[in-house]
Amino acid sequence: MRAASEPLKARRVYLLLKDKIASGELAAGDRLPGEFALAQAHNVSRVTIRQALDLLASEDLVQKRSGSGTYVRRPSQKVRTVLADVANVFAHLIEMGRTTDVRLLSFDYVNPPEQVREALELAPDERSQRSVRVRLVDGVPFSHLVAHVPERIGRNFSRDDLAKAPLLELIERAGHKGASARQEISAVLSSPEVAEALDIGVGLPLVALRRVVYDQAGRPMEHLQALYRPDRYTLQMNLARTGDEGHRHWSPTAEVYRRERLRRRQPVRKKVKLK
Amino acid sequence: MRAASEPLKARRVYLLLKDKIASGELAAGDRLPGEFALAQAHNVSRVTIRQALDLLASEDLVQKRSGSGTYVRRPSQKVRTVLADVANVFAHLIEMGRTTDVRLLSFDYVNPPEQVREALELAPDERSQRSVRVRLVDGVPFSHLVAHVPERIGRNFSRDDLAKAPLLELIERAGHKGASARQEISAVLSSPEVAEALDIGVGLPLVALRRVVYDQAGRPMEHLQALYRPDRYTLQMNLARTGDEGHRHWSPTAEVYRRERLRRRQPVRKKVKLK
DNA sequence: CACTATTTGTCCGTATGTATG
DNA sequence: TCATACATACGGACAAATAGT
Repeated sequence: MRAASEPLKARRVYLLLKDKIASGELAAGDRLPGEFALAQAHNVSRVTIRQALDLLASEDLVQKRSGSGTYVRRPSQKVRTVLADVANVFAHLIEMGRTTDVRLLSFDYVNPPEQVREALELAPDERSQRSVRVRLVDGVPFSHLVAHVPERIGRNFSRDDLAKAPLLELIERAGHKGASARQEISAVLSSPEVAEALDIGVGLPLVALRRVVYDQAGRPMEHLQALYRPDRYTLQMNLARTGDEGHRHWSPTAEVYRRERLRRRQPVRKKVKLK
Repeated sequence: MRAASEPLKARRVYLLLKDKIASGELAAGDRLPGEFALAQAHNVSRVTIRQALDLLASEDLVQKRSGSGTYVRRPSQKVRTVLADVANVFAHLIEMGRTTDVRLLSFDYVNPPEQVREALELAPDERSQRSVRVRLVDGVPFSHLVAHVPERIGRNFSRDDLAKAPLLELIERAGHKGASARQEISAVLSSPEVAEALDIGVGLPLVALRRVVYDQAGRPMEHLQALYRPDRYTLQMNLARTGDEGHRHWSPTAEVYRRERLRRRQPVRKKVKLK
């Protein structure tokens, strides 16, 4: 059996520091604040700080030099994250050469929770088809999807269909064409269930995306609650100003992000033609 | 001085359950799983579950009936969150009748972290103007903003200017017109510093938005790292399918979200004209 | 009206993480 | 780094309340 409780505070400090390193806020070679300073900042004791630093050191993320301080070793983890355009309802992945897979965790018809029922404009007794899926890249899970579809629509495809084709595609095949969608983005902590499904710890931050897709008549077809691992998946979007003089007119462009721009660091040519 | 450490596991369970109630997954009147079942699901002891439930009960979110179970009291907290369109670079708030305020936490010129330096395409020795701001609605903080502007641009306005006008506006006044922008959305845990600035606990989930704004020549003007409280702020966006038959063509629409659609729950009229 | 199963309420001792010096 | 004191978490046991048979 599990012995007892893990060092939670130390772990939290460890995660926060690790994040600062990964995000580049603490670059390679930088010296961390002293243990005492860290202890004060995080409102914990020095012992806890030491444990966190030892954890980092054991992963070779920092180097402890006695009498001097603790220094950052690697600039960032370079854990290549998957980029996806938030403007794309199919949430297609932009990075190439990656194999994405789907694992169907559950599939049944249920009385949806109030929030879903309202979003799908279902009658109080109407049921919905609930499917829980996990998406994987290179065999590693990065998103947890809970989808609700009105029963009258979900009837048209089976459990096996869902394990293969994207849900929206199945819905379209059933004769319901998506015309518009609404998305809300938030953040949540990983619950034990999704933590296991996504192969992460409990209490880690996840990007939460709630989406409702409507057909041409404006009737809701699908409700999706997606959770993404931020270390493996990044939602991104590009904006372009449309109205020349108007201040507040920025339109999202669905165009694919060109990674070279940031990578090559070549001086930008003046007088670039924007189209 | 502070006595000791807070119950972390209990608190986490408390937060997760609270979220399930707020999200409507657990509706009013619903009976929670038994304490033993919860203990198993969350992989903690029953005592810890009891602490979490007691916390919820103390807030009157649940009602404990001995011998029977624990029941949800309120349907959801109805803590009205601020809606903002993610497509809007100015991050204008959509909810009306709300007063938003800005508090300037710090303002100085620094050697930017590597990640920022790269994004702003600065030379290794070039400095940037770093400003940390907190945005408030009705006096309550909801976002934490760390902005970097190349020194040559930032020179044109002062600390006082920043406390009053939006940063992008100041940049434009300085003669630099924004033309495009790139945003990435992620999720992080609240660090002690931002936790205090946002008046929340440490280790809570936050929406993280990283944005780089470019001028007409494609040169970066501003780097922003924004953190949002998900309970007070919701990023949203609307999408519309553009290409008639093409599957993968959904364009984000910058139009303001019409709240009535979800609120009134009126049956959708057939043959609605979409424009 | 039992009888029983389940669930909350309360207590214990123990192990371990954490704060403090 | 070590030692002490305390808070948290664990696992178990048992009583009391509830609901169904």
